[in-house]
Amino acid sequence: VTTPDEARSKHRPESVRTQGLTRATILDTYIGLADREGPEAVSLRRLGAEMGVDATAIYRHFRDKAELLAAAADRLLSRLADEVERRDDWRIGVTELALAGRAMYLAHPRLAHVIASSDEPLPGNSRLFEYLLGYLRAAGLGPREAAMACEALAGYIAGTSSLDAETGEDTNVAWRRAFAALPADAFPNAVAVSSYLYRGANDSFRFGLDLLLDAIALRGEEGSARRS
Amino acid sequence: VTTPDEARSKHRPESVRTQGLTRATILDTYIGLADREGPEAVSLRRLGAEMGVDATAIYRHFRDKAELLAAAADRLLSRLADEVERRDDWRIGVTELALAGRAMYLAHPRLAHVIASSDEPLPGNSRLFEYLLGYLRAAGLGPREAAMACEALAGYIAGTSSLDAETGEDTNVAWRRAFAALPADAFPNAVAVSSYLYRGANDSFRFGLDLLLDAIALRGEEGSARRS
DNA sequence: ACCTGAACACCGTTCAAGT
DNA sequence: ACCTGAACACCGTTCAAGT
Repeated sequence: VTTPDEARSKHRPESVRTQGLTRATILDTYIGLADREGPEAVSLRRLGAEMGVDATAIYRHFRDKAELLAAAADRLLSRLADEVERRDDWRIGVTELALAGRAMYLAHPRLAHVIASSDEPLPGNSRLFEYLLGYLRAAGLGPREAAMACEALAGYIAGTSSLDAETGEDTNVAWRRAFAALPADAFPNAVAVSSYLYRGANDSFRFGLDLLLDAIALRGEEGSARRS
Repeated sequence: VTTPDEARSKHRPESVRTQGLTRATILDTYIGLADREGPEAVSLRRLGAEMGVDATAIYRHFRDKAELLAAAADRLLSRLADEVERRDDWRIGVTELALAGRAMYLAHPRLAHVIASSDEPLPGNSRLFEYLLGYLRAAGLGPREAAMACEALAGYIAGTSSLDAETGEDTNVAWRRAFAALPADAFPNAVAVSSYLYRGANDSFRFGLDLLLDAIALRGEEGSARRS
């Protein structure tokens, strides 16, 4: 697969001399840096230094940092929409979409916040919603139910994964121990289940996802039965 | 119940003359300011000015800003745990907990992030988890299922509500219009359901919550039947 | 014992100046 | 047309100095 950037540089062999900044190189540098060192490490000064350019040069290509972040977010979403495979089984399709989305949010903890604060829906986001809505209709949901379930699923995936991204494995261990050490008279339930708490956020994410999909399957069957 | 702050001031009756800062007054000022102007508006300089004190005086009472934020988060969680009523019907109990939690996260968009990055579980958080786990056991879930469902529910509530907090009503309108204006050949599903999309985040939150509770009720019944 | 105030090392952003 | 660099108005935090 050839990315737009590669295609463009092939058409400008003299670009080695002129070099110059482009939106694409800025975004790639940003995503690379955010991948390696986390999003909070990326200041405009740092980003400029990474490209051998003054920080304020970025303002020639983006109105402000928020626009840069939105463009980077769309790049990630569009890449995901490109990679995702269409499935015949709606439940497999939604599950793959959810897990791929989760991986993206885990790698980019600020991403969901950027998407949510965008004035217009990002193009990549619309494409992913289209996939998801297709699966939900295939599950048998009516238009209103599909829209609500789509929002709820997107919120669950983005919300929980963004929060999970901030807690390391050692924190999970500490939380589980703290729950186990709670006084059993005041916290009977917490103590009773403490050995199952905070054993891998991926498992509890998957559990919640299956709950949502179970209920969606049920509503879809009911809706189909009512219509026939 | 006597808070640590109250206990400390009782042992120093001359504190009226000195006045002085206390952790409690700092936290109350912080929460008040965050309520009125949003959490991103509260810098330590601003917080100090609000109390007529130098910003760095706060460092006499909190190690750093993160500790202050964690303490403020615990104050909010504990207040919620105080207010919440115990219900006989597990489903009503979970729903009330979820809606009260959502209101808190909507009012404090950074709260979930602070809770998740805390090294130890905040006391108020443990109390709320105890309530939630009790309801899930009452629904018929086994210990492992209850623990997983508790994490998934907490993530759904905190995650989606924190994201919803960042999008105003006008943004919802803009997103719905944008989806309706998508080309129908490439986005048939998005266009078809667009009139139901982004009509109030509260409704889709409630929809997702009901999906989760439906599936939990089902698993609870299955588990109870298997055991009897 | 507690608070102040200068200082440090950062931010995002603007704008006149360079080429 | 595009980039630079000084400057502005902020941050959180440290530390010597005050009282």
